[in-house]
Formats: sequence, C-alpha cells, structure tokens
Amino acid sequence: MSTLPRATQADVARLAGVSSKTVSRVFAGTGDVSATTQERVLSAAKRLRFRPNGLARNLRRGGVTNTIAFVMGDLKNPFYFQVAAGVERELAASGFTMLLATTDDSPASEEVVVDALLSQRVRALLLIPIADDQSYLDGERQLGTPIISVDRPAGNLVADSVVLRNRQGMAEAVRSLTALGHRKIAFISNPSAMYTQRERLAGYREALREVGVTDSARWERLDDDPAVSAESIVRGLLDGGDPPTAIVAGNNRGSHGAIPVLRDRMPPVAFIGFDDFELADALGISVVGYDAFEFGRTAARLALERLADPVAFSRQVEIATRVIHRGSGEILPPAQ
Amino acid sequence: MSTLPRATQADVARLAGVSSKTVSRVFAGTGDVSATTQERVLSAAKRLRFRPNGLARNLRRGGVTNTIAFVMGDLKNPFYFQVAAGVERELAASGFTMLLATTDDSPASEEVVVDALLSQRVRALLLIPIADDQSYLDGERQLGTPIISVDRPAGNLVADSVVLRNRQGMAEAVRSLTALGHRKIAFISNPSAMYTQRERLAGYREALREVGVTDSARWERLDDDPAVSAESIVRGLLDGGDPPTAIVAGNNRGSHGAIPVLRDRMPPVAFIGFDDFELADALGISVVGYDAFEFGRTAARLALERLADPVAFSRQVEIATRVIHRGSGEILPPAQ
DNA sequence: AAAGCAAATGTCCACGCTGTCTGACTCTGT
DNA sequence: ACAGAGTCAGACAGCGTGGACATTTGCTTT
Repeated sequence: MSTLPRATQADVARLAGVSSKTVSRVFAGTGDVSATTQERVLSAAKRLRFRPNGLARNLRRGGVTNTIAFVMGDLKNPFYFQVAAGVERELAASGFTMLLATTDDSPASEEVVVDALLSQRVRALLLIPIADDQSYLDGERQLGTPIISVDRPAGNLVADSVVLRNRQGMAEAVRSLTALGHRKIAFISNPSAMYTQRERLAGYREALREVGVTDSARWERLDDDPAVSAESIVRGLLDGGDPPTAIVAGNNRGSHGAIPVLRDRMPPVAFIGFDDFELADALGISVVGYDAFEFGRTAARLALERLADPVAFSRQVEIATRVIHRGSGEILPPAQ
Repeated sequence: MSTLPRATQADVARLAGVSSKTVSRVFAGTGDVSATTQERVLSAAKRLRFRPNGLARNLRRGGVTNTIAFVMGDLKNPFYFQVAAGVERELAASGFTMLLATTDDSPASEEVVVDALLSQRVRALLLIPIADDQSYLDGERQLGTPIISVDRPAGNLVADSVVLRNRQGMAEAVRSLTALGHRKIAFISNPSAMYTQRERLAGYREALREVGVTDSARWERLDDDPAVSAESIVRGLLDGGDPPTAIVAGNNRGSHGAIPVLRDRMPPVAFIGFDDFELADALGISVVGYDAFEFGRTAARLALERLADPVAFSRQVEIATRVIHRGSGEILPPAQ
C-alpha cells in the first residue's frame, strides 16, 4: 500500500477535461458551472480522492484562516476544561476551529507557544496569561489580531479581558458567614493562580474588616508547596489551639482537601468553597459558583466581536459569581 | 489606530537592503548569513513587526503542517478532557499543536467536521467515532494520513485504535462482589457511549454467569432518557420489591447518581463505579479506574508512530483498568 | 438572420515563502 | 599574482489556489 500522491486541482482538471479554474469554481461554490461539468469534475475528484488544499486557499485569500487559538497553562484543571469547552462551542457556532495549546504553566514557554500560533495566522488569540508581562503581544495587536485575556488581566498590554468577580464573590461568601455570627474564619488556597487568589483573599479580608476583624492574617493559609496537601492544612488549622469556626477555600483544591476532614466533625465547622464541582450538590457543600462554560463562551464572543470591529475600545468583562447555599455554609458557630 | 498592513519578507528585504531570500534564510535558520546582514534583517523585521507566514511556508514545503486534529463528541465530559490533555501533552512534546474540534455528539456533523480539518492538512487525525461508519476516511488513510480511533473502534475502516479494557474491568469488579457473596447485583448506565457500555454490560453478565446467575436482565437499568436522573433510577431499584444488595455503574453519571442515595443506607448496599473521579477517594467509593491522561498520550503516540512508519500493520491498543478498592465495594451482603 | 446578452469556461498571475542554481566576493597556498 | 576553495547573497520558479479579466458558447430578441 504505497501512499499515492495527493491530487491537486490541476490533476482533477486534467482527468475531467476542464481547466483548473473550473475545478476551483466547483469546490469553492463560486461562479456558474453547468450541471454536466460539475458532475464530471466531482466524479474525477472522487476518483483521485481530491480534497481542496486549505493552506493554499488561505494563503491566496490573504493569509486568513478560520482558526482561533486558546492558550492555557494546564489542561488538567477541570475548570479550564469547562472554559475551553465553552470557547470551542461558541467558536464552532461561527465556523471557527479552536487551536488548543498549553504553556505547561511555564512563563518562559508562553511567548514561544504564542509566537508559533501567530505564525500560523490564527485569527484571534485567547490567552490565560501565565507570564507577568504580555507586552510582546502589542505589535500583533496593532496588526489587528484580537487578543483576549482570560481569567486574569494581561500585563502591560491593552487587551480585552474576561475575569470572574473574584473579590466580590469571596466577600459575599464571608459575609454570609459573619452574618451567622462567625468571626474566626480561615482562608485556605494555594496561590498558583496568583491574580485570582489575590483577589479572593482581598475579598475575604474586606468582608472581615466590615465586622471589625483585623487580625485575619493568623487564619490565612496560602502555602504553595505541592508536597503539603490541602487536607493536612485543614487538619492543622482545626487541631491547633484556637481553631476557626468556619473555613473558606480559595479554590477547588482547598474544597477537596476540606471535605474528608470536615465530615462528621464535632462541633461542626462551616465551610464555603470557591469553584463549583459536580458532587458539591450531593454532598451539601456550599460554594461560590459561576458558569465556567459560559465564561468560555463569553471569551470567545469577545474575540468574535473584536474581529468584527477591530477599532472598538477594549472591554473588560466580569463574570458573575454567586454563593450557592447547600448546607455546609449555613452552620452556626458553636455557642461560646 | 488604523491597523497597519502585515509586512512580508519582501518588505523586510527592501528595508534592510537585501533580497527576500536572505530574509528567508535568517528566519528559517538555513544557509549562511553574515552576522552584519543578519542583524540588519532582524532590526528591519522588528521595525515592521514582521512574522513569517506559516501558511506560505507550509504550502511551499509541500503542504505539511505541524497540527494534529483531535475530534470528539462532547467536551463537557471530564473524562474526555483528561484524554485531550494527554493528547496535547504528548503532541506538544514532539512539536505538534492540537486542533480540537467537537461534533456535538451528532453523527451527521462528524464527517463535515473531519472534512474541514483534513482540508487544513492536519498531519494526523485522532477521532472518537460517533457515527457508526467511518469508511469515508478510507481515502484519506490511503493518502497516508494516520487515523487513530479513540475509545471505540472505527466502523468499516482499518485504523489504529486505543480503547479501554471495558469488559475485563467490569467483569473484575463484579467478580469482587460475587466473591463476597453478592448475587443480586444491579447494573446502571446510560448507553450514550454505545460501544463502551455494551462492553461493560457484557463483562457484568459474564461475571454473573460464572457464578450461575443467568437472570441478570431484571437488574439492568440502561435508560437513556436524560430526563430520568441516575439518582431516581438507583432509588427505584432499592425501593422496589427484592432490591439488589450491590450496584455497579457503567459510567460516572451512574456513580454521581448513586452516591447521595447510598449514603447512610441501611442495610448498606455495595457499590462500584466505572471511571475514577477526584473525590472518590475522599468518599470511599470503589471504582474501576484507569489513567485517562495516559490514555490520551497513548493515542497521540500511536499517531506519531504511524507518521514515522506509514505502512506498519494497524494496531489495537488496550488501556489497562483495575478495580480500586476504597470501601464501598467491600460491603458484605446482608445475612439472609 | 443579425445583433445582443447572459451563462459557461479559460488564461494569467499573485498570495508569501523556500529550493535550486548562479554569481560575486574573500581568503589561502604556491 | 593566480588558481582553487569557501562564504555569502541574489534571481528565478513554483507550491495549490482564487481573483481579475478575456473568451467562447448558447440562446433570446427584433
């Protein structure tokens, strides 16, 4: 089974006894071609397994492709996966294909990866910034390529962006706890996603300050050591002297660590996570939730809109979050 | 901010006072260019924000891209997301970019989507077949494009494939239950992924036959109605007359439905799911597990290997599964 | 039947890049 | 001083397609 060479328009034209331009017309669906000719061309094409060369087509059409790149740090995170799903769906609805690339959470590789994608003439770039500085994209932006910063703002670059209402969401969660009388509220997270965690931490502090708690630092656990499990951090908090009566988590990793510890704990400890997850409902875990799929769609929509109007002002969109009450966050503090 | 036109090699050459071929040499890293010239070219390129056009380059080089397509039915399923992550990682390690497309679980759109990707001259195609027949890909296969069928075998097409050991995995799970004395074992799943569920069902029946149970049909719940939740199916089983003493699930949806029902159930009901999930460990849920990320890597590796050796015999790879005991599957049947 | 016109098909070339080939220049050894 | 080797840069063509324009065909109109 030697692989036969790929047929071109010219090959099809020769077999069908027409000019290559006619073959072009048949496959591009442009211009008038008689039914007889069309049939002859199609049958010749089929025989030769001809498929138009999209590369050549795109080149001829001015280097315009129908792919849009989405660059993220780490595909393994289910949250980003949902976002990617939303992006893909929205793009596909407009006839675009998603080129998915990862930077392996390495700031150094971000520019390399992005550069390779831009060379392939993607129509737009959706990026979850991992490096601190995206000024290297400014040239491309000026050339008219829409650049959308996702989940965190881009550094040193004018770009459209979509982020969560991190601060407000967390503040709202903490307020729901202080309203029940909680004052000793711990915050756990691993700050791998710097920006979001910083915002959520700020929201946590803000809500505590509102009720006069200013020494929250002693309840904050921001370890980033992957060797230390979230579970052990929660245990450390609760088994130490003066344990908190409530815990909020800055991300899902914290929630997963807290769940096994908090079950059947006496006295019960209130808990609210950040990021919803499938079993949260079944387990009665309150969280700050949002629609990750819609998040992705919004990012994609921004790219499409900028494609349609390249000179519009840049836009910063915030995705709503809300506290979803499922029981774990409605536990009262133990009576003094 | 009018968008300036994109510079080409010729523009850079003009500004640098060299020929376009020299610019090509600088950016392709081929041939000898003196340090002085190189510097002049690079500075001119920077001034014009020049970036080589990958489309033109690929066309010139014989229509060979560095993208590999992965087509799946539905991105929302976290299992496929893990697989995609594995694919991406393995491809990136070899310098390829993943083009991700979905068919929205619609058999009709599969060929359309695949066709568009092949037109873009992807180097290889990884496909989770959703239609029953992939014979339309035979021509492309003969042209030398590696085609890898993922998670289910392709229909009417010679192709490499990677699938799970569905049947053996499920049989092993059921055997671990029969070994404890269970005989009334229910099987729940929604057969949206026909092939895998059929295999798992076969494994379930096989293991039951081994201990003389032949009337398993009354314990099988294969509803595909999305309006009927897995949870209500489990409830229906347990609250009916003659309830099962153990339940196995054909997929994660079944597990998620079973978890809230089985908690604190008296007498306790044994349960083993299929597909691992992050909280399974914390919740003590036994499952038939496997490495989804590695699954994706294997699929990608298969594509890369076939790219290197297009005429090798087609290969069918099976990914190992194993029962992970965490407590829920080790519950004894109630004494008669 | 001649003129007029739309439909159908063809010719030529450019999109941006690189492979091949050729030519100009620099350096070495005798 | 000159041949031979080595280094560097340019001219040209063509990858497969589609746009601009030219040409032919078939059919209507008076």
